[in-house]
Amino acid sequence: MEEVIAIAKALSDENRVRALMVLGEKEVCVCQLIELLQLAPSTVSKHMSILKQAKLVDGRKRGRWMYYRLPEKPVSMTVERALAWVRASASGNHRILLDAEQMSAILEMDREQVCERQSLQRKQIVFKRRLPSGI
Amino acid sequence: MEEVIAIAKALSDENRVRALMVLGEKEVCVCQLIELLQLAPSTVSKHMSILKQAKLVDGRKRGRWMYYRLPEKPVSMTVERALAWVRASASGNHRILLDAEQMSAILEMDREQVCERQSLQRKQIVFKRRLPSGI
DNA sequence: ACTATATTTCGCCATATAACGAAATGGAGG
DNA sequence: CCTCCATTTCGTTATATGGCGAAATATAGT
Repeated sequence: MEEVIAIAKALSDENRVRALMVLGEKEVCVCQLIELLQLAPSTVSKHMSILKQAKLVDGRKRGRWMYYRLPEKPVSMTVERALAWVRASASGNHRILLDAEQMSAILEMDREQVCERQSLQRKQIVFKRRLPSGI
Repeated sequence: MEEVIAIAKALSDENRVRALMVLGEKEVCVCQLIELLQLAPSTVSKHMSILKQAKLVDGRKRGRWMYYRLPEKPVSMTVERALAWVRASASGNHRILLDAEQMSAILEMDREQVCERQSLQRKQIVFKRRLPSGI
């Protein structure tokens, strides 16, 4: 039953459901999810950690990049059925459809571009942050 | 997607999953759930309200007693699949098996007995509460 | 070793949630 | 109407959770 609760909790957040749905048949890295969900890196990292803990996703590290995908082999029937439930129940949702398009576009971008944009955004934030006190 | 989130949240609490599982093919009233879960009436009431909001249970009032059961007609495929998921995933759990036995015993008891026991427990609490200040 | 970069961990904050007791509400019976 | 009883609502408290920024960690390149 702990498994049921853990999975249910993992699925109780919209951003996590969005992340899960966008994985579909793809392998996506954290920076791409950050781009899509428009959340802080730390937040996306934590969300994915929760999904991974619940065995709803697999993660693997390649160099600096962390990739997540749906599990290849079903860890358990509970997980398998939960994934089937989410997919069947959320797939027609407008937000999810939009996400799929956006993720396709993000995946078309060069990896370095995505990371560069995020890096620039961080620098802008730092810059904005220092501007008021600088003037 | 709001439906998915609401259902997932409803299923994120062990007591609510236990309540759901114990309904099975039965109709159970709040006082019997109170007996089983050993929670305050207000807490059980709120839990069942959450399950009802998520369309996972139906409620009907008979006199003073409030009964809950699983929905007869599936409200939606999402609900139906979620219920199937929980049932399939939690049915072998030790706690759930124990609950089933206990609920059978509770259902064997006369309705008045259950309510009376709970009434006595409340009075004992009140009595204990006044004792220290009375002495 | 140093620098740069992606990600994770940690700490903080605001909000949500489970539990309880008390009060309010609804229903039954006299 | 009144009394009794089951349940719900409300307010409080302790804990959990989502979001963020900063610091720490892991990886790559020079």
